[in-house]
Amino acid sequence: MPVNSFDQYPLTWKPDKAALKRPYYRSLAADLEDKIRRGVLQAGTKLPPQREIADFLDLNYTTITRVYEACRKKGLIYGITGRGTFVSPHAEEDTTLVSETLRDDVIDLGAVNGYSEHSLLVERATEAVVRKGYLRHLYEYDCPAGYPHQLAAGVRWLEQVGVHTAAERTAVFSGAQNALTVALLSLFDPGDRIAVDPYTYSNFIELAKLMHLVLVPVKGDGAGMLPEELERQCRLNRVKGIYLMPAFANPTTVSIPLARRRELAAVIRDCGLILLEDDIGAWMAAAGGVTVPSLFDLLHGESLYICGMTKSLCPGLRIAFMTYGGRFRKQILHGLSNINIKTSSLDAEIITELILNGDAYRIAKEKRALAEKAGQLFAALFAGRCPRAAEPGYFRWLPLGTKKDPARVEGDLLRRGVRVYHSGRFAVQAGAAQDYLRVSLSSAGDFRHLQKGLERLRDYLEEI
Amino acid sequence: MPVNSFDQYPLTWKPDKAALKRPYYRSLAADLEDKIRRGVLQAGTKLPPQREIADFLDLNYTTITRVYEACRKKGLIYGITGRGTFVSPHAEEDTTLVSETLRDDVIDLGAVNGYSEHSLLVERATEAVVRKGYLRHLYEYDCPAGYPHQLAAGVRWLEQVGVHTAAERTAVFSGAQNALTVALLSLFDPGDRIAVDPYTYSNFIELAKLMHLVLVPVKGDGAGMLPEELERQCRLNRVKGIYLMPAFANPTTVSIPLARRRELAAVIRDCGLILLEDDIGAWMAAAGGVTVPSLFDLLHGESLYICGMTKSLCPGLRIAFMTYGGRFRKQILHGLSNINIKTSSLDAEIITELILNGDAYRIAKEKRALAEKAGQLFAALFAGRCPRAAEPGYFRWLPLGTKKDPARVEGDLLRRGVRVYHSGRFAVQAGAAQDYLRVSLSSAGDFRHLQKGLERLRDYLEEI
DNA sequence: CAATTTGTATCTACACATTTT
DNA sequence: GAAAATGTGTAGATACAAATT
Repeated sequence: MPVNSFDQYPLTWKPDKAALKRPYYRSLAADLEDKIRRGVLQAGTKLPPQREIADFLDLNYTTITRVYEACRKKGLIYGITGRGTFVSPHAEEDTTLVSETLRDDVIDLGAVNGYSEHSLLVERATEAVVRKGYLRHLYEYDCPAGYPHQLAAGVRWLEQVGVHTAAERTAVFSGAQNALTVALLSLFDPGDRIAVDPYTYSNFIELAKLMHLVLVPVKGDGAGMLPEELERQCRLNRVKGIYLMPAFANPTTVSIPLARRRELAAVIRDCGLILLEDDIGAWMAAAGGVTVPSLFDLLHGESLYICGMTKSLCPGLRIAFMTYGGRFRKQILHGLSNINIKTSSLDAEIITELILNGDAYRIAKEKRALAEKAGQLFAALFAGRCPRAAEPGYFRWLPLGTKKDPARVEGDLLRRGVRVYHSGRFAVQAGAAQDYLRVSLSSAGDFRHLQKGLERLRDYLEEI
Repeated sequence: MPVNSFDQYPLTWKPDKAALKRPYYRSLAADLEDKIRRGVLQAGTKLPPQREIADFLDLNYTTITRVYEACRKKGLIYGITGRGTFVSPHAEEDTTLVSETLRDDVIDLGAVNGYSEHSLLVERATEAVVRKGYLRHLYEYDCPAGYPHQLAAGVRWLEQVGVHTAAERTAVFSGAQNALTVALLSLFDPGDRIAVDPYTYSNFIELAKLMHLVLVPVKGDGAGMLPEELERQCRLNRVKGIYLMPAFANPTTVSIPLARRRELAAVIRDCGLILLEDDIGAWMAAAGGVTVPSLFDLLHGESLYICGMTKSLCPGLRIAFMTYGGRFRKQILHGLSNINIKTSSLDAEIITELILNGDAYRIAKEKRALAEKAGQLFAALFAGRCPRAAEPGYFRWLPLGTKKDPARVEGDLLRRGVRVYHSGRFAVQAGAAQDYLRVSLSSAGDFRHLQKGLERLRDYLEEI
């Protein structure tokens, strides 16, 4: 029975008592979902405690638990014991970083596609593949995981980024995102928890949402995720996996040094976590002569390592290699052959050609040089604002020294002719102390445009 | 408290009372899963009623409900109210039809890959694409759903198979299976129910399992699924979607005539089902001059239609077009850009070239001619055994006139040098009255091998 | 066709852990 | 540092619907 008059304390979510239909929890969940999707309840809003809603509606409070549970499983809300339940970021709008066609005068510092300046060598490789005349073999249906010589090329490429593996534990996928899809579907069940950085790759967030996986943000510092925090979350939460970008993480640009990698590897081993290691920066470090041992190696190959070739070689050829521990082999191959059937042999063959003739290394070096040049440009313009003297990379992570709504900032900038993405798009939970902008250095088209775009951005930040 | 001595009635699943650990339902589910995966409990086995297990273990019986529920969600078992709970087919072994490498002397009547005899025209198209010299555009990162001219080609191809749509509601995928993956992930949640034929495409069964979707088999006759049965299941079961292969369904070879299509369309509309229409045979019918209106057209475009190009053109180029109703557009594009990022432009461009220069139609006609020839061969050898005078297609569905365990039959035949797949691999539920073999006519290599393989099969069937 | 068997959906009860005050 | 607030996990009770007998 209601004890209080709830007219006085306004509940952020106040379901209509009269509209209650008999499967209570279902009708309540529908109402809550509707209000979130329509934007009546904004991201980050604290919902009333379960017991209050229950009191208000005169229901048992675990019935409200079911309501929150249903919405939590859909990724609409998340709860923190002792603190409350909150509306998820990304619940209403679609935060996917799809490249909607931009106005011609807008300079794109949003997308991180990688420089496409070097397609000449790729074109040549394509012609070489066609000339070789064994297309007819490639056009048959065979070897779902990739042809042996392609896998051998992949293994060779992996070696120079700090991963030692074998062709039998490696497969070809249609890009890193596809490899992630297969790994997540094959190894995880809905409701499983995966540890991630508090800011992480937005496509991974969306993918997890599509599969109803729960992301558990784990605090970190300038050297990446904190091992003790990870261990704590595992103890509390029955975490099953972890997603990491150990080199030049997207969007924070953090790279994990060897010492921290060892500590993290120890926790991952002890807690029995399935590690998805997304190599997005290792190739660029390698192109600069630096190879840090991968977590995959530190775990003696008992994890999954994804090596996308789109960023380092060519955005249009969708190829990634994934290598995995023996205990995952059966499930990954099963998933691969049911989700992809197989990957395009033609694309894989071109990438193979590039690795074998050495052009892949050349392209990577040139892309690194471009990134270095862009990084210097950025450093010159944002010396005071961006503390981290980051390595060369395709983007930067710029602290916003204002409390202005970051979504507004994004809109303002778009009107001024620059597209950037604000940190909310990458946040796993709402309510960060500090906002950021991710500034891409790789999609402006050329350096003149990049400079112009960065200047527009700087001018705007001076003003606010 | 236990009322009976259960030592007398042996329970098919008798969990060890002593081994019970505190989250009861969890330890019980683990035990049940283990016994199923190890094969202690075979597919089709009837499990004890929930109340009996509860009685035996002295637990509340809804706790056993939780145990069964957990295993049901994993696809290990299924329950039918009033009848009981049964171990799913496919629960233990991996039924995926992966082409494990066969012994050299084994003739493959298992895989349905499509003839790869016509790669010459495909090779030419590849060269044409390379020569045209706009590879550099294709190698950029752009248009996740496919380039406009590629989509236009897709729309044109779709027209001649009985689908009228527009480029704005069409996208390119890395093969039909990839399109299905995107559609299922984007539009369905774990636990959702999808109506299917009692025998259906085994990769779809596996995909549904990976995503924890529940397949509801709906009875059919020689003209496909029965509308009244579909309607009945929808009334009972809160079915959300339906998967159909209206022309030359895999594996049953059934094609749905127009009248039945109309009836099914009406039920689909009335029940608000999401239709996934997998065009696996329409192109071959079209190549023979027959075009039946698609369910997509009968539903005025408010469904999803998947048109794979691998079987009709080239197994190695992984391209499919999917067209969809406007109300699915946002979710499909969201899914597409998070699951695939984008599809390989190169493969799509080659397919586009083949459609535009007309070679695609030529290839389709030639593949049909091969299928007709193979069909005659089959008809001559199995006149008495295979009643259905099926249309030309890549496979046949052969009733097994024996009660011999079909898995044994498969093994026997493999030893005699023929690979075929038995109906259990395609069954959604266990316990069919009649067993079948799916006999592929398209992967033997050439007609000499095909004939030899079919003769081996016939000889074996004469003997048993 | 009524009674019984059997699975499913929903709501309730309670113990527990963490965070905040 | 104890008490209160708060979400989560597990088990139980009840109503109901379908299939079988």
